[in-house]
Amino acid sequence: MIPIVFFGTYKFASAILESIVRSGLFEIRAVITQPDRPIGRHQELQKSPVKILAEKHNLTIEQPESLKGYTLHVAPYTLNIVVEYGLIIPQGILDSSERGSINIHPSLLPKYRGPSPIQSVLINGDNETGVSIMLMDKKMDHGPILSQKKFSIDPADTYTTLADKLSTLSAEMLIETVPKFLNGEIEPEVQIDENATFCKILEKDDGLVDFERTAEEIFNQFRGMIVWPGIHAYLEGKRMKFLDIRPVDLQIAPGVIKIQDEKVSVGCRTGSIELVKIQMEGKKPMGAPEFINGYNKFNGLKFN
RNA sequence: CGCGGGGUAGAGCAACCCGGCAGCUCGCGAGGCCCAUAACCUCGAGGUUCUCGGUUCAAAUCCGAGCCCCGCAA
Repeated sequence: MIPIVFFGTYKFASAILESIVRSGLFEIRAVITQPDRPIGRHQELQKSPVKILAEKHNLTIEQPESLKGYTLHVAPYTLNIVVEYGLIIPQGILDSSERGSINIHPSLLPKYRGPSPIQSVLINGDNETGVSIMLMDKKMDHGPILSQKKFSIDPADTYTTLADKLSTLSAEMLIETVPKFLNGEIEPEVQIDENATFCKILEKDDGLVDFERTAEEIFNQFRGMIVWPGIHAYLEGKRMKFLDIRPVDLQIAPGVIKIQDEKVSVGCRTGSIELVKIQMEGKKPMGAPEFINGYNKFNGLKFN
């Protein structure tokens, strides 16, 4: 078994960790994940998905607030595996293993360097993406690539389904790539920096829908942001979350709600968005039929 | 005591400010119309108006306390 330390925090990372455990290839000396964070209305501490999984498998867990000046309490080991960890890892720790640190990045590097590659390809309406496994160096998502696979995106994919598929692919690649790398069978390939593109961390405000954009653009925004931050707009001064939408071929003035044929649609610059499931401020989620029953008076109103 | 919205029939809402038989859309049941229907018409069932207390001739509505749900913030 290959002794490793795993760095990861969120759901995508926990899916990879699950595969690592199941493969039986690795001896996981420690799992490094972000500290429990206060979440929600009552500020209750929430364990990261990786921590929950690590506890389930009785793995050693460390949760430093920052790795700056931090020392890993781990006997000599071979490799760091980093997936969606979310904190900066100092060079000293990257180099603390015998063979360095590898990172799984769910994009076709050097495209979509940065923290939101899965979301960003969807938001941009791309039809292919992929997974890259790379050696980490000083710069973010910059190191030489050990392995890369392309993956075509289904127009119906959302963050949920795409992340799921990419995590499966990532796990397969990892299990195949690591032994080859350790045996010296892989020649790391330097990234071509001039082809690099970057994606940013998504903020809450990125979820605001602009109906002056096309239905397709808004639908792509929805696909990428479905899990976080979600998309929303304001009606009569109240926030409305769009929990499920689909683009439809209907011409309505941008931002105007039209209730017709038991469907609720909102006009965009081109085409319209059908609201399949929504949630209004202070209310529970509701489907279009419930909305029509109770809020027929909103017919013809405009989002702003 | 962070800010705000809310709890009314199986669902979504109205009525609350300004107290007076609790209403609308959908669903459900029965009947009718129709070649036929998820369409249309008629009738009907279904409520402790979240809980407890107060004011009043009278409370969904006003006052007080509590419980629960949700949006924001962090």
